[in-house]
Formats: sequence, C-alpha cells, structure tokens
Amino acid sequence: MSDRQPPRPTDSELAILGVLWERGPSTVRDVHEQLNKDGSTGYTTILKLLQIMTEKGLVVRDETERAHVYQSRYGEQKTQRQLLADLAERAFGGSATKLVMQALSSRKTNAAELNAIRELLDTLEGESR
Amino acid sequence: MSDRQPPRPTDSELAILGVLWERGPSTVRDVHEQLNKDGSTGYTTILKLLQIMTEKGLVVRDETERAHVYQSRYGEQKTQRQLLADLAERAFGGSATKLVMQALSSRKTNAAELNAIRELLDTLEGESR
DNA sequence: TGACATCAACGAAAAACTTCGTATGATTGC
DNA sequence: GCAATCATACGAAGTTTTTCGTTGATGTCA
Repeated sequence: MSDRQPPRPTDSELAILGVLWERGPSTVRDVHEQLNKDGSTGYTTILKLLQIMTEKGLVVRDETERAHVYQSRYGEQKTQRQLLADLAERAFGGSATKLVMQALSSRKTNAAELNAIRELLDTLEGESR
Repeated sequence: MSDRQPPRPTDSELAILGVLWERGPSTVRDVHEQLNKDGSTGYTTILKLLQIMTEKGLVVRDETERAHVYQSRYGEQKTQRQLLADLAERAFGGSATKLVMQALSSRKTNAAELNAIRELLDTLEGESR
C-alpha cells in the first residue's frame, strides 16, 4: 500500500518536469530561470510547486546541499505514455488506435516524418508476428 | 470579444460530453442515468456541471421545454483534436509526430489496426505530394 | 384540488491548483 | 563580525473543480 501509481501532473507541474527532463537534476533557481524566460512566475511559486510535487512523489529531492536538488522521478517517455493512456481512456473510449488515427489525420506531416512512422509500423508488425 | 476559443474540458465535463456525443441532445436526467450505471454522482451534480458548461460555452441549452435539453457545442472529433494538440504542446514539445510515435510504440496493436493506420498514412502521403 | 413527482436555480462546502508574502536560517563578501 | 544575499518553510489568499442540499416553481394524477 506504499507506492501507488503516480498522479497525473497538472499543467504547471508538467512545465517543471519538462525543465527537469531537459536539464537533469536542478535546483529551484535553475528551474525558475529556465521557466521565466517568457512567462513570469515568482521564485517561491516554483519552490512551492516542487515541494508539493515531492509530496506527491512526482520528483525526488536531494537535500545534501543547501540548495536542494530535484529530479523527476519518472522518465519523460514513461510520463508521456501515462498521459497518452489517460487521454485515450478519457476521450477516445479507451482506444489508443483511435487516438493515433485522429492525431495523424488532423495535421500536416512532412514526408520524413511519415517515413519515420512507417518504419515504426514495420517494426511493430514484425514484433506482432 | 464574444466567442473566444473553448476551454479545455475537465475530466467530469469530458465524461458528460461523451454521453452527449453518444446520445445526442439530452436532458440532465438522461445524462445522469447514463453516467450512474457504474459510478455514483448525484443528479444535481450533473445539473450544476451542465450549467457551468453552458456558461463556459462547452454546451448549448435549449430551454423551450421544462426539462432543458443540452447538446455539445463542439463535435467529438474537433474536441479530440483540440485535446491532442493541447497534449502535444504541453508534453511533447509541440510535436504531434512525437506524440504519435510514442502512442504507437507503447502498446500492442493488432494487425488489422496496423493496417488501418498504414492505409491512413498512404492517404496522407498522397495529399502531401 | 391536493399530494406527489420533477425540474432548475442557488448557495455552500471541500478539495485541488496557483500564486506569493513573510519569516527564518545558512552562506558569503568585505 | 556583520550586512547583504540566498535558500527553505510556512501560511494564506484567490481560483477552479466537484459535490450536494435546499428551495421554489411547475406539472401530474387520483
């Protein structure tokens, strides 16, 4: 009963996770500087969010230095998969295939990207045999 | 300044929209009965949510009858596209292609589904020429 | 017509999310 | 050593989300 599965990150939390994935383990200052390039969020806001995310188990904190160092507890891809599964469940009747097809048909994809997807399909088809 | 773009529906709102898309225009009672098959939400909870959704512009209300009739203001696919674009933006650095590839590689897809996706790719490739 | 059912509206409360001010303690530079 | 700086922690306020109870109006039917 100790570690149940991680909660879905909120928008703000996801923005922070993005920085942590990009930069690796970071201090509050690091994250704040990165996020403040365009928007404007106070330092203590980021701090508070990271504290809450620590409680939730979304990040882990290293307190050995004065400036605590945070890192994402779950990898970027794992989180992405989680979010996709969640969205498929909530908005696509649980069908990931429907999700993929909707995503594909609703925007312009250039030839290179289409090829990359095609190759991925080939790989998957090989596996499913 | 009148109609800005619709807000992202919350989880509960999305559940209600799901019913409206499936059933078409419905009363609060209709939605409530549909959603209460498994979970347990009170009648007035659904009512309140639909009132809020009306304010937000997610649904439109026909008040000619005593039991108001609600319908989704935006189609299912349009909403799905919106949600996908939003998720791509928030979690995939704005790349819908990354989203698709992650969705494809993170689960088992049967042969028929893979073929359907392949055909879709063919169609898209034709268009992009 | 009078009791009962049905419905919308309103308000309120609890939880989650977002934001930040202030307090307080550690570190650093002069 | 002391002031300025940098860091965490705490609490609080405002907003959104979710939930429902109550009220009052309208309709039904025996």
